[in-house]
Amino acid sequence: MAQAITKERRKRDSSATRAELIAIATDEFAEKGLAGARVEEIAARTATSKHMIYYHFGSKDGLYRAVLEQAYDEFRVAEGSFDYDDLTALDALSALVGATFDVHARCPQIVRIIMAENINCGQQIRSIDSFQQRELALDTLRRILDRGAADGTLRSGLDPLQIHLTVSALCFHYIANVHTFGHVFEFDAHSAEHMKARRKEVVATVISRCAATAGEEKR
Amino acid sequence: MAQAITKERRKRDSSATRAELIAIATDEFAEKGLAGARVEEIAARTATSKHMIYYHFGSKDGLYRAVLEQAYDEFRVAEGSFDYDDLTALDALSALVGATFDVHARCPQIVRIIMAENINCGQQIRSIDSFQQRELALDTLRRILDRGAADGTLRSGLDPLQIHLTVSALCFHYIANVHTFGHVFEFDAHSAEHMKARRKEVVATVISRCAATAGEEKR
DNA sequence: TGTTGACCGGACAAACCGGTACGTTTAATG
DNA sequence: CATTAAACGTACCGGTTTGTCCGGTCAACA
Repeated sequence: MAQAITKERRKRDSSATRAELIAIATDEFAEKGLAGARVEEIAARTATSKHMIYYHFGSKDGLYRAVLEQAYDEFRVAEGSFDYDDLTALDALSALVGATFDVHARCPQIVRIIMAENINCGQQIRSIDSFQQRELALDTLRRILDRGAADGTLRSGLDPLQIHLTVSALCFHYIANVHTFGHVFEFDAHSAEHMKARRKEVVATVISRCAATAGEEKR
Repeated sequence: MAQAITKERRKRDSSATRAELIAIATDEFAEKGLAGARVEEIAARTATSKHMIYYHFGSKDGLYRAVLEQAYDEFRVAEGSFDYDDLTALDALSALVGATFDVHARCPQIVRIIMAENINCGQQIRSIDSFQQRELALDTLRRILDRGAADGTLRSGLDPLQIHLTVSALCFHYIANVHTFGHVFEFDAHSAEHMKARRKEVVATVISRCAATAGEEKR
């Protein structure tokens, strides 16, 4: 009965242990993928032991799922915390795209983990159903596009899903592929100036696609 | 002196064996990543044995590097085999973007392998220096942009690198992330119709970004 | 046709790694 | 303080996986 309190007040804190494990594991999985990461290595980098991974998460896959879940949560809160209704459709769209870019830039490990998931054909993600936030993001975008189409500032007939894919692609790709790009073109894609330039370009690209043209055609 | 001929004419053909090994390994690495793929599994799927992997490539990493190298080569020939100088800048740009999309769509394993490389921070790619083709692709793009800027059909002041990144992002992302997207939005991203729709959208996006705005357009 | 050397395959070895058994510590509670 | 259950650590097991060994085969060429 005092159970709940008991659990909460522990000094020997399970949730702290879990959090540390997840944090380190996020790094490790992002760097090496699910198969490449080593349970022992993850444990060694924490203050606790390998056994705790099995105690708290049951298996390597369990830990990975926990990492995935938290990663998506972080994305969600970062993406969803903005009110676009106060702005004009054009400004809202710019803000949305910029914010999306920033989220990706801020959480490169998450981007990496999503990559890892795709290499593994999204096996693990199927057992998690906590990402209605994507649909939510799509709704946000749809509202902006509708608003812009109505007042003539944005092109009409745009497919929200396509635009979402475009935004996602532009933001994701730069963060995801810094290494190969950096090597091929020999520039430091991480640097603040390149980051800023890329962000600007991404926003400009989406705006170009969505903004109404002078001689707007209607079918 | 008859050495070259000898090597060529073998029935017991080493290059055929190598090719088969690389082909299967490409699949396997693309599906599971470097760490996730199993040497034994690769060997089992070929007509030859595991020993040949070590005979021809020295190690698992050696095989992976060979796969990477050939993957980039395939991209290069597929990308470079077109003459854009006969077309107007606008048409050339559309063709270039479309062709880039098609290359990615046709070789999803290569896309996957580049993903895998980025997860592993491009460790292996550093030991390969055979991709000036990217710079070549950049030159092709630069020429088109310059031409378009000169005759007023394309915006002036565009950065070829940024546009290249954009094209790459749009083409790469759709192919790379079919699994997570497919799951989140519940549609079959592989299907011909979705593929076609996406291709059209990608071309339209790049054109929107690069085309001269209504005021300056001629045609 | 016999020799040579590149090519091949299956069995084997050693390391590696996920997972577990079992014992210990900590903190809340009576 | 004794009890209890959660939290934790250590040592180890057993399957898996990379890489090797050794004997055999086939094609080219003299």
